[in-house]
Amino acid sequence: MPPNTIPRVEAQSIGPLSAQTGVNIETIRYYERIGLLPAPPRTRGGRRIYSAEHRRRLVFIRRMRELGFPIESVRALLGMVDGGHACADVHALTVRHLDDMRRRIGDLTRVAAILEDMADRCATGETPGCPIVEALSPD
Amino acid sequence: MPPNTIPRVEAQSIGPLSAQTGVNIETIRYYERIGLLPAPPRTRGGRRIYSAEHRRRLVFIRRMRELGFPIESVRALLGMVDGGHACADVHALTVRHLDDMRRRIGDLTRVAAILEDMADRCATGETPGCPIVEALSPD
DNA sequence: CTCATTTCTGTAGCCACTACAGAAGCAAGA
DNA sequence: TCTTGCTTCTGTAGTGGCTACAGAAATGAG
Repeated sequence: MPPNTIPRVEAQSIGPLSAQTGVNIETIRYYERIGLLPAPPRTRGGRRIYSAEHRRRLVFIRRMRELGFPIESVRALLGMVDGGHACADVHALTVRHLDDMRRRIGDLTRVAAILEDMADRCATGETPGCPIVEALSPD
Repeated sequence: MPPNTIPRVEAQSIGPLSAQTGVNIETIRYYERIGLLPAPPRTRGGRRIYSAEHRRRLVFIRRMRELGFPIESVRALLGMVDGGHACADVHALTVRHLDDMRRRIGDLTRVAAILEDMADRCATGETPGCPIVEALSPD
């Protein structure tokens, strides 16, 4: 066997994995604890050794979390992809999540408009007319 | 003293207060525990009796929470209003919070755009080309 | 071999509630 | 007066998604 046919194992411990993926060490262990990331093999001393497959999975988890999917949705997505028959279900979940995002954007936008109005009316620095202070005064 | 000059006490127990203000009973007690709502007097049996002033304060807290102010900001707002010299500080806090809301709206909007794109590209139902499934495949 | 760094487990804290359990108060009807 | 059923009480634990320790053990470079 020539040396260049030996496959590179690409194993790494949790620190470098954290640095490469941008996921906190504690968070990686947390994902393992809740069954999101498979438990990797260990050294004789008990330290975790991650493979490229683990790294891929972790990056996927991070991306989905950044996109706002809750943990349970990420778990479902992983199950779908692992199960093979993915895209239809994945699409449905994505659309549901997108609807949720849009609703939240709408909520926040309405709130922002009210805050803007409050700030404007408060900007004079006078207590009478300030909608916040007034809300607490006896009527 | 004619009967109509007697001020109405407007006292009520926690259940009606909850119903009137729309704040959960448990949440009302929680606000008391964390010092946001003053502890009201009690009956001999130990039940809380709320006055109109408590009710006003609670409605204020609810409104500020609905507008997304974190508890500590609500606490600060109450302190400002109680302290008298309110509006300038209130304005500053409001503007800070508004900035925060706008940042969050921006974040969510960016995320929604990405999700939309993902959903579109996933809509064909074919696994190749699906950006989610691809992210997990070995490269 | 020494020493600094990394990693380990387990637990507790964060925010803003929410959900109990089990006991006790209270009001209306018989 | 007594019962019945509703309300309220305290205290604790759970939620989501991490984050922050403490104290011990493993590891790798010099």
